[in-house]
Amino acid sequence: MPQVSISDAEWQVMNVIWSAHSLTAQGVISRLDGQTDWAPATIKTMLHRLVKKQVLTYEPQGNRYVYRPRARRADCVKQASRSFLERVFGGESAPLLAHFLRGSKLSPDEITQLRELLNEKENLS
Amino acid sequence: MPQVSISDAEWQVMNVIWSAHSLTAQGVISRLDGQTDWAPATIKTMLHRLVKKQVLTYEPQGNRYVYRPRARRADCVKQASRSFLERVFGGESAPLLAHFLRGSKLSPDEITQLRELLNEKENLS
DNA sequence: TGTAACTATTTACATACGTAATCGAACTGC
DNA sequence: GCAGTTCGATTACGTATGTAAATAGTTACA
Repeated sequence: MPQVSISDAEWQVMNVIWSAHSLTAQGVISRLDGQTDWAPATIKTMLHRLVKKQVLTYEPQGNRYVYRPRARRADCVKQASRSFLERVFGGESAPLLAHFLRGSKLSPDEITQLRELLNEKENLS
Repeated sequence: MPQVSISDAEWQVMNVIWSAHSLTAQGVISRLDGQTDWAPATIKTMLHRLVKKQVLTYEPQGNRYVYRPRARRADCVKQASRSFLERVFGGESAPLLAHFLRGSKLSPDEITQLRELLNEKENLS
């Protein structure tokens, strides 16, 4: 649903909110402390922009606001992924997969899982 | 080497130049015609910006300029991929791979290739 | 040889983004 | 009750980006 795109810095904010489900501005600020060196004001600006982009909602909770995701993470991931695939790999999945596979460190379990997915793909054709 | 980042629109320009090895402005414009509906002036602006970013060079060839990649495609792909992985998947390769695998259409050959890559990964651990 | 056509360079402008300070209202401790 | 702190809201500002027009230099044809 969200047709707007989430910027680089905004993703960092959204990532902490998605994993916490809901947070006050302070919550976001303290969780980002250490990961980034943004001033609190900077983070608040991004929260506002994310609300305007309808990626977040906020409700008053007592005397402050609680921010909550409005767009699902999976949807945003899907959109960003599609656009990345298109832009950098010309829409070709196989080279993208090969590229990331080569550059990845994978546990044996993960390898098994991926092999499993490949098998499913194969059986569908 | 290129520390600057290539924007969305600029990638489209670079993609045609990388695949042609070298092109005049006209060459780029005609190749993008159909793919985009940018005015020629728009494309020239992007060529200039890409030169300033040191992603392209240009040499006079007869009476016009020929643009040629200065940054290797593979390097730009690597950089963009790393930043995407970080931003959207928190640096975790496995979920990224799973995501794109699920959403991809792959030929039997491609599946074989990917399986091969998985095997190599496995043997390295 | 002048003018049309094309090329490259310069300039333009609105929106997005990164980064933040400031302002006004509310709360809190003295 | 007043001052300092804390919040959210408003404003700021430089660079990047998408999108392109204007201008200047050059070529080529009439």
